[in-house]
Amino acid sequence: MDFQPVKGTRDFYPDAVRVRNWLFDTWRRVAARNGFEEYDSPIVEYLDLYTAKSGEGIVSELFHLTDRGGRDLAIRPETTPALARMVNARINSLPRPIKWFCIQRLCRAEKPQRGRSREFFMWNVDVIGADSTLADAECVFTAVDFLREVGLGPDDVQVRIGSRPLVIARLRAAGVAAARIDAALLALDKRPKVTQDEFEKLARGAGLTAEQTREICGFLDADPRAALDEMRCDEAMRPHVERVDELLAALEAMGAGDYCTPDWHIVRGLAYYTGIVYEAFDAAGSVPRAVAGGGRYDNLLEALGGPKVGATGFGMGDVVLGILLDQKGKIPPEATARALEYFVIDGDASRRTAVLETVGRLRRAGLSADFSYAGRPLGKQLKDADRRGARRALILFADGTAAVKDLATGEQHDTTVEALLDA
RNA sequence: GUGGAUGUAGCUCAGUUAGGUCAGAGCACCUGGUUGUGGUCCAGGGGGUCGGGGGUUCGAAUCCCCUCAUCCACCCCA
Repeated sequence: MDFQPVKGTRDFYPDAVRVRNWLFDTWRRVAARNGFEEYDSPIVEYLDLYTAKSGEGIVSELFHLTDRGGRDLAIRPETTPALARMVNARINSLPRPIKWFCIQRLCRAEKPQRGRSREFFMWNVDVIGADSTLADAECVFTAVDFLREVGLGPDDVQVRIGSRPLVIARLRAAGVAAARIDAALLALDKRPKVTQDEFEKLARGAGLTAEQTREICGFLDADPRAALDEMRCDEAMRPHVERVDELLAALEAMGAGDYCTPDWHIVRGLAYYTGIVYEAFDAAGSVPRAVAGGGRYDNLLEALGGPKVGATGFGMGDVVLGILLDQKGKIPPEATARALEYFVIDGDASRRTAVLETVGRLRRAGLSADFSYAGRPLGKQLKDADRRGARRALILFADGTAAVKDLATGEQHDTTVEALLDA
């Protein structure tokens, strides 16, 4: 029998777990300093939670199962519906704004490829109970704060900010019927990825006339900030323009302006987004997928049986991010280094018991310590120490003295176990 | 779900074109180079039914068919 990992899943050997832990630690640290608290939800939910509002895209990729009571369940493919469920359950007792984050393992049954696996981790950061654009700004800032933390600058990654209501208003102004808006948005999303001919075909397929397509292209291809200025004069557009203005101004004030740029192509695939939306991309374009994405979803809590409460947030997956970090060489050496403090060695077979005693004392004092099981020559034990990734070797000599050797520099000096414990 | 490419040791690959010492290399791993010092070096060793199954042939990693898996693109999405 030859067993393989299930399609689209990954094994994490210790070196990969070290990198993953570094990533999670960084996510947690950044979320915490931005004022978000960690929560978590179950790995399975009732299927209905997702079929209700997430949209066809998610539902078609669900891993679903039936429990022994005949209930339809799904392995969570995203976090947001469960977050909405949890918040709805306590909406009257939670102080607002609710600023929560989580790091979750998610599953989607899509075809695995570069940047996409069937099991992955996502960092989710949300603000619930605030209609202010400052909530969106905080989410974008948190994403940018993380990118900067790991050494990705504005030349590496750009957050492209769009506005669904703004684009919808623009489409309506061009005479696009309400029923065709969703299809038109999908076509717009493809605009940067296809040729003019292909785009025109997509637009035709979405039910736009040649005239409407020309008008939309004029809008999309113009400088986004200039388009913003132009629309500011239009009474119907103004509220949406002002939200974008406020967001960009807030990000500028917080010092994240250089990471952000308006881009009306960004409309997002999930059905529940209602307002400002954004995606973070590799600026060089060598990673073709969004590193992170999010936006405002003001109707989701209500749609899941709660009150009408404004909400906004983003998700960042580990797969695309991992490719980008790897490509840019941004995974620091300390993320891959092992952290064994002492490797205790006997300089003579008579000290074997002393090695055990010393290892025990170090460990009980909270210091990491390891040793060789087999009695071996000193040189071999040092080799073991090196291969176990120890920072220092502690050598116990036959005459009762001890020395600590820094394995990186080779420096060695006499010491006692007591001195190490006091240090 | 659709199309394309690829599957030889843990990893990176050679060998497949014209079937016959073709089961190999480097790295990794283990052991030794012995009794007070590692990361170098030297020697030795373990490990692959050549993705799996069937077929053609005296003979198949090599040719044919099927299948599985992986990767890439589409779709959708983080």
